[in-house]
Amino acid sequence: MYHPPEPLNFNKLVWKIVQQIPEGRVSSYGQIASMIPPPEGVAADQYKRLGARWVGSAMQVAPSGQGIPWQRVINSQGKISLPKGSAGADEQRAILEIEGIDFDAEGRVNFEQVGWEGPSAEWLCEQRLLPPASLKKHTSQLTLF
DNA sequence: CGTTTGACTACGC
DNA sequence: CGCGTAGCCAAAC
Repeated sequence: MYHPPEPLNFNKLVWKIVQQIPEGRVSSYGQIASMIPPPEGVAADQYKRLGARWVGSAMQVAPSGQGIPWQRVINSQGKISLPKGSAGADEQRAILEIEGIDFDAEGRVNFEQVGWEGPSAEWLCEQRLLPPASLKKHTSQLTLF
């Protein structure tokens, strides 16, 4: 029941959250950042913009072969953030299309259609990102931090 | 070790 | 709709 006080740095938490994104759905850097408490000393309004960049850094160094669906994280504009024309960008789009994600003529996805709603309250509670009491109030569509 | 850079984003023009 | 800017974590120099 009690998790060891394992040092949970920003990157590891990002990877854990990304692992929760189901196939056929995508999330954005900023959205993922909003699921993580701002580091102490970082103002909330600043974190909203800074966090997204940190999530991007986390994805860049994400370990491969551990089931982290890195391809399901795109930017807030609904577009792939890897350099256009790069091998990585082409690969990301190809994988997403195989997973059933559609891109429009401008290379954007429809968040309202394939956007991930976020992790379940139960999962957040297990990760100690949400007090157990919150489970009684909410069942989905949580507003975090 | 300091410095720089970045898979970002909201905001003001 | 496009462009410039600030932000202060992590990794790479």
